[in-house]
Amino acid sequence: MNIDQQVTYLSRGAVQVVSPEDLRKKLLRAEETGEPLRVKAGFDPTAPDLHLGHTVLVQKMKHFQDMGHQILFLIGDFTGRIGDPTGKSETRKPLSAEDVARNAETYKEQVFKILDPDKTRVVFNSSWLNQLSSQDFIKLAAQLTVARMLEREDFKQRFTNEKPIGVHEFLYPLIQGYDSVALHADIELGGTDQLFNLLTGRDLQRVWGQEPQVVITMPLLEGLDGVNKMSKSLGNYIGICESPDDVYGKTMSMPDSLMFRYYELLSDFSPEEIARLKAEMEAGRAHPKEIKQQLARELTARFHDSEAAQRAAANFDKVFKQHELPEDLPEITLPAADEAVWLPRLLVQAGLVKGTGEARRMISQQAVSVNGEKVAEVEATVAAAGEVLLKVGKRRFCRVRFS
RNA sequence: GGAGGGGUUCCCGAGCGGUCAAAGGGAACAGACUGUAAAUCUGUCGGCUAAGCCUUCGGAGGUUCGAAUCCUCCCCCCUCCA
Repeated sequence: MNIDQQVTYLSRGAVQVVSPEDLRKKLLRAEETGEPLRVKAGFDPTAPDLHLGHTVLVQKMKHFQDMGHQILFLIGDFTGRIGDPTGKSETRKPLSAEDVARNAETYKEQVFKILDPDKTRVVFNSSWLNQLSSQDFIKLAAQLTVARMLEREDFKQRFTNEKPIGVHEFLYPLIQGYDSVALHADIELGGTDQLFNLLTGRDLQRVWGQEPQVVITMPLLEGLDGVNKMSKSLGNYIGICESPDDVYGKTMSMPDSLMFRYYELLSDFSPEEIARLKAEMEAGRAHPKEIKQQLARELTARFHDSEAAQRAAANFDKVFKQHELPEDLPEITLPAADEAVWLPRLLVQAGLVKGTGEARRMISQQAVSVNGEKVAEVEATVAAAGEVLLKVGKRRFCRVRFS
């Protein structure tokens, strides 16, 4: 690839590149000197479960890696203990040192599903931040004014909404910026919500007499609700470690309006191919469901394999199209008894509902079936012997064995 | 340090002595319709074998036959002044 192609390739999908000229210059220099660029991306060790939202960024890291550059996978173990306000309307709880260590391990495991472990350097920011003295911190804090801090969208919003902002949270962008100084980063990648922090890195690098890093922001992936960004706490995510059935099923449950977004940000389809799919659908030549199935298969195959994706697809059709039972439905064993069990109690024991109150509700809403028979009576009981197949709603199943 | 505003069930937000398990909206869940989509309509949405009982309205006490609502102290958030 020539330089222009490289710039295009590496900027593809990005929201902002600050600045393309700098990127070009750096790439040129790397080529001339044979010295790979140092590409930094930071991760909070708070959420050890990576989801599709994270993979948008990780894929971009992979692009750089494939071009021979040095990936610095930074785990913010120091900052994780401060609590990162980014994208949150509330202050996060700080983590203990043990939490951080454990989460970091899980992180590595997952991210290496995509990145090449041999070409990735994992760094912890505590290793240099713990060396700083209080004076160093004050010097750091002196580099930015409060007015500038409040330019950050998240802070501004909380400020206007009378939500708390801890003074320590102001340190976060500074620290993240300082990480870039410590690592001599050439490039830093992050989500669009990170823009402020990433730019702070440029400012600080200048202060420390370094060439400012190029900042590349990637779009935030919307969660399955299509409204909020994908996040574990909102429950609108697809985790990369989830079972094939879940990845497939969750993908199928997203609104149609969202699927092309996922195609753009996650699939290997080229922009032209995606445009073609979209046109086909709008012209009525392709059924939206098929297009979504294709996406679901691709995503499932990415984190498992194509065989698993095939199975998940078959299973999905079986359960939701033919209304049959899934292949691997959960089972529990309970002690047999002479007396029949009150159905709501049994549903609770099977873990299908939270309490007998919910069970009653489900029954009166015609949502419960026992061995395929709808139950209408809240007082219903089930003989505590043999096997019983319970179903609540469309997708909650359990086989209960009494012994 | 001074003055003021505020903390309500998952979230937002009404309530301001009994009729409050607490309006309304959102989220969620179930049913109908479907493509497990969206939209729409209906219902549910603290716990409990329930026409009843129990536990909730920042925390602890108090007034009252009766408190989310009144009083006292405490904790937390925000604004303005210093």
